[in-house]
Amino acid sequence: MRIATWNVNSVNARLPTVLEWIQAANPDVACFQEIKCVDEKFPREAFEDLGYNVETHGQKSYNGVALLSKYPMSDVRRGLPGDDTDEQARYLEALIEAPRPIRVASIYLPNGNPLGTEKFPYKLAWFQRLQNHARELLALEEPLALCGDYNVIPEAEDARNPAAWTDDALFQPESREAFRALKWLGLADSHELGREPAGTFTFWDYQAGAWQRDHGIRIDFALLSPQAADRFRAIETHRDARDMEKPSDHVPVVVDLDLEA
DNA sequence: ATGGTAGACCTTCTA
Repeated sequence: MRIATWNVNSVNARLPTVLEWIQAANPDVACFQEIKCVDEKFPREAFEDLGYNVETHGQKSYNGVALLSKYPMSDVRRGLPGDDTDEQARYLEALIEAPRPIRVASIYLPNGNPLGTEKFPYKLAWFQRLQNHARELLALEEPLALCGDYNVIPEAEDARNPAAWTDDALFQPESREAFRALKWLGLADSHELGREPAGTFTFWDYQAGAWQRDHGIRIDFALLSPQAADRFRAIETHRDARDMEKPSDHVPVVVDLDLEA
């Protein structure tokens, strides 16, 4: 079972690149973030032609998440529970009906910048809701993968230049604490399971030559329940995707699980 | 050096 997560930064602006990548990587499940379109404008047929079932939770212009799966999906949940007034499309979850099923979520956590605005408390409140929901999912004691762009730099080694992020919402103590609290519910970070080296980044800003200077950060994660972590086989961070034609500012993270074991 | 780039889309907001 190969599960990929990728913030594509507009699926329509980048469709040829996304299609080229997904055919080469051939994941069974793909979690996309920042599709930046409503459900009706998601290029569903292009992925169906490659053998994927498609679920989307989109919105106009901003945010939006999708799940692609070669297996049927059920139990689809659109939106994170806990606040009926939240209109931002950042959470999509489904049960992947493989021979050994696994529940997978595509997550786009709020960025939270700039500090001093309502955006940062929104981020922290969203994180708390995610923690509450993750607690309920973990109680099911089944294979589970919470994948996506968490918009958090957990540790200094997850940034090439940590000092540059001191005043950024992604590196605030409150953001990092919320990420740790989520993990400490009993989730394993695939990056740690795979012993990827420090400097394995997933995002480089388009500005100021960040990619050319390798001024990256690691903010995209695949967090696994114990029942999934037991079956972890490998992780691959697709750094090369940052050099593709019209690249996203994020690169895909791909996790292989041996669900037959 | 408070810049720089990218996407949606109407003019500025988000990242």
